[in-house]
Amino acid sequence: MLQIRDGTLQALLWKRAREPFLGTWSLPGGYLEPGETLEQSIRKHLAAKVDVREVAHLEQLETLSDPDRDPREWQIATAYLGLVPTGVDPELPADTAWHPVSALPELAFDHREITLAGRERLRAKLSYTNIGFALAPAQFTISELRDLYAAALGHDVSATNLQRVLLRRGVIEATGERRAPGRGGGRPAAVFRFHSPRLEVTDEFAVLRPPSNK
Amino acid sequence: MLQIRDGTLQALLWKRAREPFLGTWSLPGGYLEPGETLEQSIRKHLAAKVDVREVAHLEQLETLSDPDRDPREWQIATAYLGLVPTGVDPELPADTAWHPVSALPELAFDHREITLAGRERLRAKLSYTNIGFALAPAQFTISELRDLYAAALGHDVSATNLQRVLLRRGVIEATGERRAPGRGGGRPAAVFRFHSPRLEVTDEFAVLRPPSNK
DNA sequence: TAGGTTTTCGCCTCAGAGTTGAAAACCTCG
DNA sequence: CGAGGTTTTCAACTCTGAGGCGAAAACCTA
Repeated sequence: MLQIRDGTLQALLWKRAREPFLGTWSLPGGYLEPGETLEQSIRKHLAAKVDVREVAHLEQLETLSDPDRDPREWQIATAYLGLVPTGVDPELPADTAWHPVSALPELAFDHREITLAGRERLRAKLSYTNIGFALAPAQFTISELRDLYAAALGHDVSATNLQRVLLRRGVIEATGERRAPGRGGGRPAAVFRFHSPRLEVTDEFAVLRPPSNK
Repeated sequence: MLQIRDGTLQALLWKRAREPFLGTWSLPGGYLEPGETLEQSIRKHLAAKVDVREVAHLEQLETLSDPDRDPREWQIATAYLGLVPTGVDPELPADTAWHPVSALPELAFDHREITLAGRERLRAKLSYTNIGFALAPAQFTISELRDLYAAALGHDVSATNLQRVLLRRGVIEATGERRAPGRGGGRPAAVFRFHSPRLEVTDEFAVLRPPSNK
């Protein structure tokens, strides 16, 4: 479960209350029950931590089957990537907290690799899908969106370029409204929204590159 | 398991000898045993059909968990995509055969969707990885490679452009040899090989597009 | 009203994909 | 052995889209 908070990409972690790895941070999850879909199971276990309706996007990452991934017994796990839009701040139990992905604590099992794989998946999909809808609030200005992209990608992004690229692809659209400038003034920013609240793949690829050198 | 044979992308199918779906075509596979890796299991079950050493690339696709995917009982399956280079023609048991992906027979379970998902994964990765190494023989000319790409992508590919793109990215390299022209003549073609026999992601994206109109 | 701030927009540059045509290097047949 | 056919290769051009820059727009505060 990833979200951009305070301008950084953060992951929802849970402090284990059971062996193995008692007391170390880990990804939320649990066992699959017979007759259940993987996604149903994920949502169910997630519901114990956050309000699941806040989860704007959920997608399967990978199924891990290394016999040594659990020190005690042979176990299979399917990892999912979930995204929560910026701005929502769900109630959390005491054993659960957000941690910046760039400075993760020690994690149980292979959860560190899973988290980093999730970040990579997100970064890649920002380039050729509309997945940003799951990171952004319903309404936003280009500057706000630029900050979200920059936080997720890990490098600066040009607002000019971002706007042009996303508009041409029809990923975002202007609402027509403008937002009053904050204190200190400045031209009021146009308000945009994502065209679709579901994952769609753009026909054109096209990476959002980091700014050239210097 | 996909391979390009006779200029078309084909899938290895197995005629089921057990219920359910007795007698219909399906993807090769089998049950996972305790302590086993998913990939180990796949290779083991595949070995019953083909020589596994022929498989140049194997990657996980997706884990299916829909309770209705097996009409009898709740079952989880993890699908893999395997690639066999053009040219090798492994011995096959009588109940196993290659079928063009563009004209699949009726398939058991959700195997049709899995097969098409595999084709999509292959097509996407041809654009930003060196995955072609798993489709091509060790040595090849640009024209041969163009035909492979065209078969996998489903549209024509320009040999000129393909060569330039793959060379600049360092994905393929000239061996220095040339191949004698076939009957009917023509300039002898330069022989190339893939630089690495392992999957590598190119830093630059960049789609190989179908030729413009006409 | 002057000066500061943020957003927006037009224009330019640059790189890489796609196109085209001609030269190169072979064959075969009369 | 030369003419004509075939396939490959290469250089030059076009086109599209990403990235960069600076000026104008539209607000604020003092």
